[in-house]
Amino acid sequence: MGDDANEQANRPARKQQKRSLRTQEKLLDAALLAFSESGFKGTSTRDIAERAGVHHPLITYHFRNKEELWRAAVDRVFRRFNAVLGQAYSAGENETPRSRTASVIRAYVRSAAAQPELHKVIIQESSYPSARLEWMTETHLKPLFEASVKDLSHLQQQGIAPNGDPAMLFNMIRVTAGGLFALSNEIRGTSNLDMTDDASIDALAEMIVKIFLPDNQPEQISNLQTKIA
Amino acid sequence: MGDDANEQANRPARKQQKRSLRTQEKLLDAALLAFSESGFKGTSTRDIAERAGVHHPLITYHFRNKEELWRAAVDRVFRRFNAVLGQAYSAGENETPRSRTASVIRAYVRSAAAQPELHKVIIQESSYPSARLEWMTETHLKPLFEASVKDLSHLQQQGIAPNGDPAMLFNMIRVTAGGLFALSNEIRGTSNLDMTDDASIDALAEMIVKIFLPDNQPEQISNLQTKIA
DNA sequence: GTCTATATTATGATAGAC
DNA sequence: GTCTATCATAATATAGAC
Repeated sequence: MGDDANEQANRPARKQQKRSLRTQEKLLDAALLAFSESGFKGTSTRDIAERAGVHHPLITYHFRNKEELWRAAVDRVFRRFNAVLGQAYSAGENETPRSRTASVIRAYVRSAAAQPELHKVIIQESSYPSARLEWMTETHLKPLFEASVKDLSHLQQQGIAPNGDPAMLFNMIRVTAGGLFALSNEIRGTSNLDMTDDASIDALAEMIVKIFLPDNQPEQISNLQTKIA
Repeated sequence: MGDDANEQANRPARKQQKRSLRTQEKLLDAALLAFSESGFKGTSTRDIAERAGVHHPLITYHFRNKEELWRAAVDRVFRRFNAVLGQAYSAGENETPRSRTASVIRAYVRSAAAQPELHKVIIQESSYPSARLEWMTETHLKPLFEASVKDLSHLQQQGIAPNGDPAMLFNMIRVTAGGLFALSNEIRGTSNLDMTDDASIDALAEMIVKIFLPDNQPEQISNLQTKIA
């Protein structure tokens, strides 16, 4: 019952575990890409396996079925995305509300650009009601939505964010910040904008900040006009 | 060779033509819905036929194959959408640039709300490169894009629209005006916003106008400040 | 943990009767 | 113009050898 015996017994097991984890990751990467491009119905497990360079029965082995693979892949992007966003959120604790929000928006845009698959999957699943959409909404979307709307309401009270239904405002900011990356293939075709380009990403972030957090809100204008009068 | 003989011969043919056109329309409606929900790959012709209440070999009969059916369905929504937009554009000829743009934005939002399938299809096809996307871009997207960007540039020069790359600005307005309807199933789940609701549609249109066409642009602020000094 | 082989169903498209 | 029957292929998933 010594540690040695345990070590010896575990060594090959660990090696197997490591290889298993590697194929799981390859499958998750391939699955996310495929699902984000063609949606759940439009993606075949064979295509995923091929992209991952793995034999297709391994999907059933590692993830039981297509649906579970989808869920695992979606979980993974959201965790990654939230990590980046949470970091920006914490880092801005000592900034003013406006500059903190600007920082979070910039982080959001950069993170959305780095993982366009996230927004593509959200759009894919939103295109018709399903159990998958309900799960994604409850597990991942609602928490972010509720926290953001609460913050936005405060910003509106302080005259930093434009007026109007905060839920609507959040969704407007959200689609400009994420939606353009989901449309990058189209945008490259109509304009000569390349949304995967760093310059475009930064330009978008700055425009969102300027337009959705103008430093000349009606309240301030009123003050100016009062001063004139 | 008299007209009478022709009339007699054509009467049953016309009746057939009418029935044929009716099934074609039913198929086009069903196809648009299905393609907008599940994308090209994710939609089966059998599903389309079932939704249309038509036997599936009729798709091949009327449209040759899945791709041609898709193309016909997409052509149809774009024509409808452009008709509404063009009307708003012409109707505002005598208004000021700002109020005319506001009218067009309102028409755009209302038309996007009435045909959420249009934006869903655009998103679906943009998710990965394809001949279909190229065709859609060249045939339908570019004309609207180029006209809009030209107008937006003028508005920017007049200080009516916010500064920044006009192509980027157009896409930002476009996704807020259209994207939220493509996400209506998700938005209903996170917030209590119903994007199919008339009140929500109007609220969105007004917020877009206020935020993207603020009547207190930097230029005007500068003028104000000059007056103060 | 990996592979081949296969059962079962769904799909796009066509042929040919009516 | 409409229908039934059918072909060839591709899909999800599983069984069982290694």
